[in-house]
Amino acid sequence: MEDHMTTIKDIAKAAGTSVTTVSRALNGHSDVSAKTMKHIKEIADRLNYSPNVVARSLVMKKSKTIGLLVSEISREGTKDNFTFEVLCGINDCAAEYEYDPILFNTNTSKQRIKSYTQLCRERKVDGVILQGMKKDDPYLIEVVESDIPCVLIDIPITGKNVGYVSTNNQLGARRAIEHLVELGHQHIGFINGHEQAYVSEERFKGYKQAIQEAGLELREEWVVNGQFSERTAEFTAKKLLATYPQITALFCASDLMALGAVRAANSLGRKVPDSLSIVGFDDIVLAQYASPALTTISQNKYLMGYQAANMLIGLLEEKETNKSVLIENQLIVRESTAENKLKEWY
Amino acid sequence: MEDHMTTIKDIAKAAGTSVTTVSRALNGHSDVSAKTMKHIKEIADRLNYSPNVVARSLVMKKSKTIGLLVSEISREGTKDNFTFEVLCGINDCAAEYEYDPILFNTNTSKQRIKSYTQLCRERKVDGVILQGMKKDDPYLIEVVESDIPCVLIDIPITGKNVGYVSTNNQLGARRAIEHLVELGHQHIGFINGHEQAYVSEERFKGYKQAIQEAGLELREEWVVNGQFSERTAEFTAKKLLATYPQITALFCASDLMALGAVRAANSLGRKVPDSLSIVGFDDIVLAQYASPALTTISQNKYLMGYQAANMLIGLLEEKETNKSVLIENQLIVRESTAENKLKEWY
DNA sequence: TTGTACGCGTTATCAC
DNA sequence: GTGATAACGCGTACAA
Repeated sequence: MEDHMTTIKDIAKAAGTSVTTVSRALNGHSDVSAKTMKHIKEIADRLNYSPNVVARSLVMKKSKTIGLLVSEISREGTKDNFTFEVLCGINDCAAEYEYDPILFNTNTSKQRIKSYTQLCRERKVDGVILQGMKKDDPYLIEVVESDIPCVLIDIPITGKNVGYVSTNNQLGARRAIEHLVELGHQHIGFINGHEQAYVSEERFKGYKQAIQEAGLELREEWVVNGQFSERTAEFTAKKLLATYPQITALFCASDLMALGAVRAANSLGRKVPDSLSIVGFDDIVLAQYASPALTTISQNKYLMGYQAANMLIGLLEEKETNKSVLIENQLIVRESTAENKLKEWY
Repeated sequence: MEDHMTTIKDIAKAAGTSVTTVSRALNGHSDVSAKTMKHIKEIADRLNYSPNVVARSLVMKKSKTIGLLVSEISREGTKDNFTFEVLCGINDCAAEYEYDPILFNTNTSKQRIKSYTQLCRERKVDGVILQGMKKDDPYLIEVVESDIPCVLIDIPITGKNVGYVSTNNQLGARRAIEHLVELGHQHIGFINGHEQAYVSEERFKGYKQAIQEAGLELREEWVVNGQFSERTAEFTAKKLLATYPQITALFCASDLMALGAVRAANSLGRKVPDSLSIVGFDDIVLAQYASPALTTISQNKYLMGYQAANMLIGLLEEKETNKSVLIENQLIVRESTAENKLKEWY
């Protein structure tokens, strides 16, 4: 393989035309005669030409790339494949429209001085998708104020060039609680995520509504945060269950936390689902393989990613685009919930 | 936010110098006086300057990006997080050296006409990491012959600009078999992947060696392919076990296939591990949550990715770099293997 | 130490 | 239809 990359200049020389004509021919412009077009394309083929997108980007100010600012693409995020599924959806959609996703490095300490807009502008990405950011992330305001088109996952902000994709978290939480209520549970605790997550807010709203609609008493002390972490949730759930043994069911704002809660229950001698029902959220792959398999609110993570990319590309190509998408999620009943057999105790 | 991106030209104007000086100052060249350097940097700061890496790439012919050609970044690959963990490792290492990974789309049909080299050259990535390719992929040879630096994961090819990272598959397989032999198993089947995988070759070698060293008979008909697929493995394992009921242990070339094998066993009324022992490979997250939790050969997937990126960057920056890295893997004993209680039957 | 001039590969504007 | 020419933003011989 020769060292020299063939350029349109080479083609022009070989074809005996100007570079302008070559450029137009290769881009399928109509103002070039059929036969020179054919001629040029043949030569380009023969010379194994491929365009230099870098040069093209420079002049076009479009790079056909989208930036990905996602949390948890690092050692820790490996356990729950939420991020990965979202990524797959993004990638598939981007592929359809011939965009290439580029992963931004945001996790190194020295890199941290670079602002979000700097990252995007340096790489000249056409737009960005953000996932896993906290509500109080200092970059968030920067995002919205900048003119870089972006789509947020699970943060409901819209603007001229800003949209978001999320699932119906409130309804999802309600469905979880309703399921437990139907099983006869009346003392339902809630292991939420943390204050900086929009989804936690929403899921709490859903929890609250469902509890009240069922005519149950809302007890704030039964709602605790597990930081979306398995360990923290285990610890927190243990404390909660020890303090309020009358709780017969737990709703957890993530499957990972539900897994932690199951362990907490086990360590307290309470078997799931016989003496404690647990509902998770997300439907990660683990949920169906865990034992007991988790009853959970399933989020279509792949679709979230796909829709996010789709919206972003819509924004970029100035299509009529909805700036907010809410995906329905779904109750999946597995083995971690069962009828409350303890209700007569109270 | 203003629409105009500030360029070195703007800085030059503001500083009353030439663009050359600005360029040199910002890049920390030594041939610029301390005070103009300081002056220019201040102005750059004030103007919120960030370099246009596209323009820089064009002239430097280096983009500080690495291409990722990985299989299974699509809907199907979501279940086993192997790819994701590798990705995390790559990303973390790339971040350290300030490279940005860019995901290449290789899965769409129309895109398929573009060759790998075309993809790489168009995007002007400095190098590529390939993962999940089959041995007979027509593009593989193309990559190796091209002058684009690349690192292969699990394909042992080296060259001037080509290296690879893998784990010690042969030894891993041996350890699996030795473990089973120690438990008293003498009839050990093997659900391998497929012919196009280098790792399958190696694992078969290891299987063969260990079987022979244990003084057992190597029966080729006990070795079948499960295509690395859970379903196929389930089907295949069922047939194998039905045909040769004397088999008391199964070694599977992936955890996903081991999961399939467990189901096959269940459907045949053989309980794991009591009446059938199963060893997997990979140690995916599912392995520890499945029931029974899988005994498996653990591969450090994160490290594979990290080392691959590290090697590639070494290649790019012309460091003295080892062109082949073999990572040790490890037997993890969980619940899917047990002492053979059936041995007296034969 | 600093500035001038040019090139990287491409597209776009305007003539012809 | 086609071809000069300028521009995109940056780095670097070379000259001063």
